[in-house]
Amino acid sequence: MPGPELLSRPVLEVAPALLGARLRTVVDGELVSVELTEVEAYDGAKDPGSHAYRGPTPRTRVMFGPAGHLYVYFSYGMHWCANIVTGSDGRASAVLVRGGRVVEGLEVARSRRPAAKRDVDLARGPARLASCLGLDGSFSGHPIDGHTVALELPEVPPGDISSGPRVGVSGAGGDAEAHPWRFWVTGDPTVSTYRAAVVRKRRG
DNA sequence: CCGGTGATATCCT
DNA sequence: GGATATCACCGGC
Repeated sequence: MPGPELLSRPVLEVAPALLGARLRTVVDGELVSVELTEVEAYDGAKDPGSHAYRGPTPRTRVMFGPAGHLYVYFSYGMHWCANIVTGSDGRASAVLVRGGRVVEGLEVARSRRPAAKRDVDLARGPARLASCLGLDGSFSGHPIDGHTVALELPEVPPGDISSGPRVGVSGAGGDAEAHPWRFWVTGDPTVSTYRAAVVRKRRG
């Protein structure tokens, strides 16, 4: 477990430091551990791409609290995605976990992700990763307690880290787009594939 | 490329 | 209260 000293650092320091870390859950008595290969930083204070940008709401309240908790949100009608709350209390920053490799509980992860054809696809993408770990909305606000939810830093951090713009974040103009806030392990097959934004038709 | 799907925030009476 | 726009996605074609 990282002490509070790491997660309380500014999110742009925390995010790349989480590459190679293991996020582990015990849900329904089943242990699954994922080694993180891709993350994105969100900084609520001045980040238009963050859910926390417009201030606390019932959904985003946890991000305004202390570091070391999960923020899990529901998206596109069917997916859960998990963030690790970071930064000093009140800062409302978080790291979205976007991709990883299942390193423990492979059979459980496979059973939770029957659509995955290959093991590298099990946790490649934020919703897939959350699904592997059995995370849903009931875990939003849950502390990283070292038991039900645990986070372990790598003994040897990954050597080659890439960075770039965040995926699919709209409305994040200006300063937010000027800095690469996405970090991944260079060349790793469990990093999600970038999809260019699709212009969606209006419903009618 | 496209559709499916539902919670949320923010507008409007 | 209702309507609407938005959404950090996945899977299948």
